Amino acid sequence: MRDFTKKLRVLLIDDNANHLRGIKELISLETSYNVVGATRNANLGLSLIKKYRPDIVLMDVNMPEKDGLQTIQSINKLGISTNVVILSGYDDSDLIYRAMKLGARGYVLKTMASSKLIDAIETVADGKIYLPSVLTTRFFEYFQNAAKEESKVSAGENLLTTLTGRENEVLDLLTQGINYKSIAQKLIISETTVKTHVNNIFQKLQVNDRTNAVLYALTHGFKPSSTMQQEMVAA
Amino acid sequence: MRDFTKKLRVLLIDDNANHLRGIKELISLETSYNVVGATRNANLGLSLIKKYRPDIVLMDVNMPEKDGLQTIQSINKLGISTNVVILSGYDDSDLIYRAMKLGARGYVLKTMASSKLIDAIETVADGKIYLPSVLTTRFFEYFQNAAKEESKVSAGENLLTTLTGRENEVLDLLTQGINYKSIAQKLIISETTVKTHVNNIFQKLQVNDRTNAVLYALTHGFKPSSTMQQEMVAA
DNA sequence: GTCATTTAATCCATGGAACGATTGATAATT
DNA sequence: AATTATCAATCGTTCCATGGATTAAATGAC
Repeated sequence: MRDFTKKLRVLLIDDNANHLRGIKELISLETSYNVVGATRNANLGLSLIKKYRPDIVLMDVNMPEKDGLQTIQSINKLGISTNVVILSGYDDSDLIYRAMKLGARGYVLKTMASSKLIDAIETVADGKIYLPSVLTTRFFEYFQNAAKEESKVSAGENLLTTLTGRENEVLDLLTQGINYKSIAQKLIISETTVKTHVNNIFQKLQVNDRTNAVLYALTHGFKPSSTMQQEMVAA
Repeated sequence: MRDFTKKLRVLLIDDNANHLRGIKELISLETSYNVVGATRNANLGLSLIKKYRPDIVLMDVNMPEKDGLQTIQSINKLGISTNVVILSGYDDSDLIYRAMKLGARGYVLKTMASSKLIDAIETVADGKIYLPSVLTTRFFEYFQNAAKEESKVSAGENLLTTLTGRENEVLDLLTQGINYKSIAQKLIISETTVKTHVNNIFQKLQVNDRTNAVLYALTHGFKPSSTMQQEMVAA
């Protein structure tokens, strides 16, 4: 939970000087915030973050040299608990998706009322995600579409369903990059038997070598048929 | 955009009889809605959906025989434009994530004020996503965590970066399940050269066969180095 | 009686290791 | 400017292990 006895340390990054000044003034009006830095340069912003460890970073995504998404990644690598809130001019679904995937905690459009920005800071400081309804919708446009594409591949005419239990076990080991001999040992059967199974797998998956069998399995949502337990790997 | 001259056709699925009745009464109060069906059985609900093509389906996730998530999948397979709004007793991040991934358009907790349910229906009918702030946060708990795990694998000590340009091209073809001879033809070099490259790739990725090289590539975010163009496959 | 599972034996193709060696581009040194 | 060193990319040959195709057959479960 947020500590209300301390001021929230906020840092601003926006390559547009006017915008930067505007936000700074807006936030300075709030007595509970403390703007620890404001810069037009992403790389400089990064060093400031390293130095001041702000609670919140308000950042434009659309910047020349270093782009906002890359900057989020760089911040992540610092391994500190700074929360990033993205400022953007556009409600582009792809951009929102990528920013959130990289760990942004909030997303605000520049066209929104300035009170929204305060809302965002409050919400994020409270450990929650701030994503206005419109942007949530945009996000899911992308997200659900990507998921649909994914399931298309693993659905339609899935040859994996034709495999027998044993063949599934063998395929599972194949997808771990194990050779005939070792598979035979693991399953405690002869190598020839393994070859027979593998050949049958090839037939059913309509491929003619192990690499393509593995590729087929991976791109069609192959899941080792539950009955098998993983064993620990000695380090 | 929603057509306000027509009543919204709503269908309810909830295995709890009391709850089902409650929701039905609540929604019947709204003059702009028309409850075309209400059932305690998911499979029956599915046939009703097929029959009546409702605009909105309000569905409990937590049901005995057929679980809510499976039901969403079944609805998707029907290929109709029905929007699913999930009703759930718990704000479990994993559950929210999976439901939304499967294409749910809204998610409401049973503990929420009943007005929220109306909000949800209105929002979803308007083509938007309805996900209350708390649930959005829960969703992203899961989503961002999964993304972080993903990037951990493709980040840390990535041996793929040590590959030369040519080796990248060869690896790209390897991950397509192509054999030495064909790779040689595609790159217009001799088969021995391909073998040399592949051997070097093995060395660098610390594996000793093609399957493991491919597996390494796929699990470490290998991307064919841009300079290569895909060619069409004849059908 | 069909189907999954198992084994065997044979045979050939492919994959992969282990040498060595040439060319050309680039960077570093003299 | 001439030199050396380095490295990517290329090709060749030999050799053996592994992979994979084919055919045939036995067992047990359902």
